[in-house]
Amino acid sequence: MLKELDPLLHSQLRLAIVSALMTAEEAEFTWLQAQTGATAGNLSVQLNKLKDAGYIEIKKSFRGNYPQTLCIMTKLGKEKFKAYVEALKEYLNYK
Amino acid sequence: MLKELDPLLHSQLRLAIVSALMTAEEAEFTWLQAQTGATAGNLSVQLNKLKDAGYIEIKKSFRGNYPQTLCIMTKLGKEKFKAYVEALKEYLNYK
DNA sequence: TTATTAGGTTTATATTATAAAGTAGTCTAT
DNA sequence: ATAGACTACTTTATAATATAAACCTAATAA
Repeated sequence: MLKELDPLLHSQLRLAIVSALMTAEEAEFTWLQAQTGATAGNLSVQLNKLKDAGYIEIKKSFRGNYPQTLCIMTKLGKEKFKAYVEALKEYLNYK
Repeated sequence: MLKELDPLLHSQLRLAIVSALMTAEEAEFTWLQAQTGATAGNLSVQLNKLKDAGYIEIKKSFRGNYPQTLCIMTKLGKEKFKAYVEALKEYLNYK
């Protein structure tokens, strides 16, 4: 039987977020929005889901006068992503 | 920006179905159920979605006295699966 | 002959994703 | 100094999707 695909990561937007964070290490809300093409609302919701699960950390501060939301992968998040990729390979006929 | 992930294929169960059919060429309902671990109801629904989209063909007949549902990938389905795999790779940090 | 099993489908419910609307504050031009 | 537009989000409502429960029809077993 095939491995389960972590439902938290098996979502186009959350996968795009995590994918971006895996290479960028750290990213702002607005940058993530531009990268993914998501609406702010959708992005906000999905970031919070990832945060609640402990996959990312969210740091809120100010850049100048404006609020700034920084997102960073946690150790757990990185592990989960790697496990997800491994599980996924089983589905893609990688011999 | 990342490619879109075909929502019809980006579902654990439908992906498992299509993945199995890509190698098996042809498979029975009951075999797919055993392979995927899905309930019959869920499998029935997802197979019909794939059929409605033209990704698979469903042939109904009888084996002995019992009904038999055979599933086969269509040309379109195979193409869509390959495109999905290509799109997905962008998300998985494959350099 | 009733009751259990095979092989499904249909319908209802729970979950998830997405969009619309709202919040709080800032900048800009008049 | 203030109306209007903009930044950077969050919350809430709605649409889409997945899953489970219930149902169906016929076959076989006790």
